[in-house]
Amino acid sequence: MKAKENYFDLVYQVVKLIPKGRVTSYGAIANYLGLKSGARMVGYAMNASHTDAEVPAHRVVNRKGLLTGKHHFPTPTLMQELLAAEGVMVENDQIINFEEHFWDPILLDKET
DNA sequence: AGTATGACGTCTC
DNA sequence: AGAGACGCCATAC
Repeated sequence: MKAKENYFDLVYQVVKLIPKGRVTSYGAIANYLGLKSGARMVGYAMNASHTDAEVPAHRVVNRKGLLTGKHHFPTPTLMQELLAAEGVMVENDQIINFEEHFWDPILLDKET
């Protein structure tokens, strides 16, 4: 176990900060961390986040609001179920009113 | 130790 | 405007 604060850990911290019923995109997190081209890392970090059950990876989608990573869940429908359970409607693997449910960690800096 | 790939996003042609 | 390639960090083989 490496307790180092790598890019992955940083992603975990941000994802854990996502309010319930809200969703964010990989790019938004990457941008918040300062890496605008590190979106891939964010997604991949989610894969490694499997070690952290407290990381709501289901609240993280791509910039289009598509549940690209749903296929990585125990069941491909689990991600949609979790979002729907929080009030986020998902249709055709795509979040409805994505921009409305969209949440950006940068907003934290702006408010604080 | 080096190569290949990955839950994305942006730039370039 | 549409399609293709690159980039980022880390893991896996």
